[in-house]
Parts: sequence; structure tokens; C-alpha cells
Amino acid sequence: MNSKAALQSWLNRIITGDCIELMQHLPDGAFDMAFCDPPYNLQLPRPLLRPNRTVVDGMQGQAWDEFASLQAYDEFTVAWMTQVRRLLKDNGTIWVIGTYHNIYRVGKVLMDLGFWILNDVVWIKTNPMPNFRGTRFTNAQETLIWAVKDRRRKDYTFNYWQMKQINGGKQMRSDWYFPLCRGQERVMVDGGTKAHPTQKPERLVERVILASTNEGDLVLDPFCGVGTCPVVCRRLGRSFVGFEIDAVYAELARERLAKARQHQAPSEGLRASP
Amino acid sequence: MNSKAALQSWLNRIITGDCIELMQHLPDGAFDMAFCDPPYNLQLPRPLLRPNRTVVDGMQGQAWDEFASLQAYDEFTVAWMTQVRRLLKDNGTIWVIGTYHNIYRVGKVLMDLGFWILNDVVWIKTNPMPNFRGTRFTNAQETLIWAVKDRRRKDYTFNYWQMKQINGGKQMRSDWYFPLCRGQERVMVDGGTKAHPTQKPERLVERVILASTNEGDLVLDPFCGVGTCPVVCRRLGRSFVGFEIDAVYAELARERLAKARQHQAPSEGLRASP
DNA sequence: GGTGCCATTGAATCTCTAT
DNA sequence: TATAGAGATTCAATGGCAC
Repeated sequence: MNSKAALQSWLNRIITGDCIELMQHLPDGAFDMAFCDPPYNLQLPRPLLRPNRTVVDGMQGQAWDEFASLQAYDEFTVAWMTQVRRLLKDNGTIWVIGTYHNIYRVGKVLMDLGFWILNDVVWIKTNPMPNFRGTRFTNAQETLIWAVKDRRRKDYTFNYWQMKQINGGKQMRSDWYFPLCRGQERVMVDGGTKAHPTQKPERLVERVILASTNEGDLVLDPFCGVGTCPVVCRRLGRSFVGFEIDAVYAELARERLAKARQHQAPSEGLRASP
Repeated sequence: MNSKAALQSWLNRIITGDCIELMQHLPDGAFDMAFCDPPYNLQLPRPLLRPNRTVVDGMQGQAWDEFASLQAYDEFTVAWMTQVRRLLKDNGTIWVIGTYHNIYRVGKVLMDLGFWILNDVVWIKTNPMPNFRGTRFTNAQETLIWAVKDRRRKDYTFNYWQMKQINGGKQMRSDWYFPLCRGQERVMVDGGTKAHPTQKPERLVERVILASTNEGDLVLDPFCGVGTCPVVCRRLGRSFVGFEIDAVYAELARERLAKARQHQAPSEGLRASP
């Protein structure tokens, strides 16, 4: 199977497997945007207790987030990001999300590979987890880096006016305020436990996609987890290819995707006149 | 002159010169905290010097030149940060402030040198400069990284309760809201032009110092510009050593420092009983 | 149905000391 | 060096349940 056939067969689907390997089957320059939510390499040796002595059900013990060293994490980053870069159009953009555990290393690699940073955006959490021990500041934000593949291309997609409209008529800023993903949106298993420890809120990903893609664009999601980005793409009329190495997450993502509302283009009669 | 004599002679003074060279005259482990506001990779205020004092060619546009520039900036960062690390106590902390132009590279070097990140803090600007061309989001924040020299040392200074009090009784978060440095505080020359392009607001530096030092502590400021950190140190009763390579900035900083209000320890009779 | 109280929980590099 | 026990310590949002 050639690379264009592979793309066709994976279009709007979630594929189980290692994105670094799978991306090698896809053709150069096929994607308009990539949304990347890689493992953060959190390095949590011990469980954390709340003041009432209950255990925080967090990232501790997640094998997929454990790397042998900083160097190993860097090599992993170079491997996946090199493929993502190859798959993007020259005026395509990449979004990467992370915290201080990984974002500085990821951002450095991104610059070294030739990406040109357009903004860094901070997702300010309206309801972050406190620092229970009083040893640091409440860790209240995550960072997203937005960059274009080729510095010389000024024709990357940025829906300035739509962003301005969303922001009440004022230019959209780089600080975005959303709560954590909880409630009905959170994917659950076994009755009442969260399926994925780090599911992102749909509203966050929605703003990313609205800002930097147009209807019909093709989006790459190499670490799609339980499928937040594919679901938002489907709702907003963007095509996508999603990869997820964990078979359980991938299947949950497919089920979620099947239930997601599909985008409806406005009918001819309802369109605004030109 | 030995290193302890050098420290004594520079105490609470602003020294004109290259911090990478000057720091070599100071003794190991003398400082409790370092506040570092290094030049950004882009729009450098002066020709970028490699650690070996050769000038980096400022030509723009060529890929090899961009890479050489990034690499030179990394070398510069390693050079100054290695010295800062040597001068810190093992439980001392470093603060570095930057934007997306440099903070990812600086943060990566910081981790590689063995610093252990405690938080990244975002300074959200309440009055940022808009993006006039409408090609990106308004760049509304800068990033500060706070890290301890030795990961194993848990006894770094963090004035948790004071921060909580400042924040209205709730745990201080990592998102801080301050306006840009303007008005009376902004150092001006020639009647009405800004003396320094990136003068930081005193309130921002004040929170940094209140959070991570105690009265009488010794603070290192290797890039002190027009002297915001020294002024705040003086007002809050912290000692400091400040370096600035630009003689004009350094002199403006000294004049500003001379006018700054000195910290007054509460008199014996006014102190709270133990 | 609405309101109020209580329990639960979240990408977290979260202590100190004795054995 | 690793483990166990004592001890100090949390904010906003959601959901269930009583009234």
C-alpha cells in the first residue's frame, strides 16, 4: 500500500499503534495542522495524599508516562516531531501542549527542527488541584506552543476575526481560561472511574481548531488518547487522522467518536449572501 | 583580591561589566537566590557574544545562521547559568524570566545543569501591547521559572503563609496579574524616552523576592538593567550584588538605587512578642 | 422543582524522622 | 538507601441527597 492509499484508509479514523511508526506510512505535506498532546514525563516516585489522607488518583504508576532519562525523553520528542513536521504542509502549523515537566524540552526541540513559534498560549485552569503540602505555588496552568513549519510562510491559517468575535469584539489574547475536564464530558469506565488521567477539555481543543484551521482541513493527532481532538474535528467539520498506542483508550475514543454530533454545513438557502 | 573580599566590596552595589566574567571572582555558595532576566535571543540590545568573546554574526534569513544563532544563545546561557549555579547555596533558588523567544531554550539548559523546577509562573499582563497586524494572538504573558539548585534539598525558602495572605487567604497560584511598567516607575532619559526596553514592574519582582527570600538574605542579579531588582531588595531589606554590562543602564540603576527608600526593621518596642 | 449541605476529585516532579 | 509512621495540610466544581 502506498502512502496516499494509507492516508485514504485512515481518514477520519483512530488507529491503534505507535505514532512514530505509523506516521512513516503517510505522505509528505498532507496535513494542515497537528495537535500534539505527548506524555509529560511527570516523574512521580511516590503517591500523593490529600490533607484528609486520601490518595490522589493521578499520574503515578502510568507506564506510558515514564522515561528512563531526560535524554530518552528528548530522543522520543525528536522522533515523533520529525515525522509530524514531514507530514505538515509548509504553511501548516503545530500545537503542542505540556507543563514545566516537559514543555521546555519540547519547545527547544521544536525550534531546533526549524519550526517558527507564533505564540505560546497558557491554559489557565479555573479549578486546578491545590498544592496540598504548601511547598510551592498552586500549579494553575498548562502551556501550548503554536508554530508554523516554514518561517517564511506567512499564509498559515489564523482566523483572526472569528477569534476576536469569540472574545467579545476584542483581539484574542494568549491567556485562555477553562475549567478542567470533568462532569458529563469526562469519559468513564467501570461505572465511575475516569478512563484517562489527562483528558483535555473539549472547549480548549475547540479554540485551537477554530483558530488555526478552516472547514475541510486535515488535522493530525498523534497522541489522541480518548479522542477529544477527533471528536472536536468531527463536530467542526474538519477531517483528521488519530493515533493512539493504548488499545483501550483507542477503543473508547472510537465509541465516543461514533456518538459525537457530526458537523452540518449550512444549507444553500441559509447561507449568507456573498 | 580573594573571592570573599570581592563579595564584600560588591555588596549592595551595581557593578558595570560582563556577569559571566565578574561572577568568576565570587565564592561558591554565597547566595540565597538569583533573579535572572537575560537578554532574549531576538532583538538583542547589543551584539551577542559567545563565551569566548567572539561576536556572533547577526545576519538574518539563512538557515545555517539561525541555527548558529540558537546554538550561540545556548552557549551563552550555559556560561552564565553555570556560574549562577556555583554561586548559589545548595538550597538556593533561581528565577529566570523570558518569553517564547528564549524561555524554552533557557528552561532546557536549566534542567540539564541539574536545577530542579519548582514552578513555572506566568506573568499575565493586564495591559499588553496588541498584535497590530492581526496575524497572531495578543502576546499577553511572560514566563518565570523557579527552581532549586539541589533536587534533594527540601528546605528552600518559600514563604507560603505570606503568599497566602497576599492572595486574600487562599493559596497563591502560578498565574500572576500585573500591568506593564509604566508611569512614575518607568526610568526615562532625554526628557521622555524609555531608558530600557524591557524594564520589569517592581511589583512583579517584589512578589518573587517576598516569596523566595527572607530578610537579610543575599540576592544575585546578573542582568540588572536599570536596577529594578536591587531597588526592591533595598526596600525589602535583602542584600544583593548586581551586574550590568551596559554602562548607561548601570549608572541609571545606581542613581535610581540612591533614591530608593531603605528598608526599616521594626523597632524593638513595635515588634510582636514572640 | 429549588436550595443547601456534604462528599468527592483533579497532568503533582508536594515532608520529616526513625528504623 | 528504602520504607513506614507521624503529622501538617486544600480549592473549585460537580453530583448526590435531604428537606
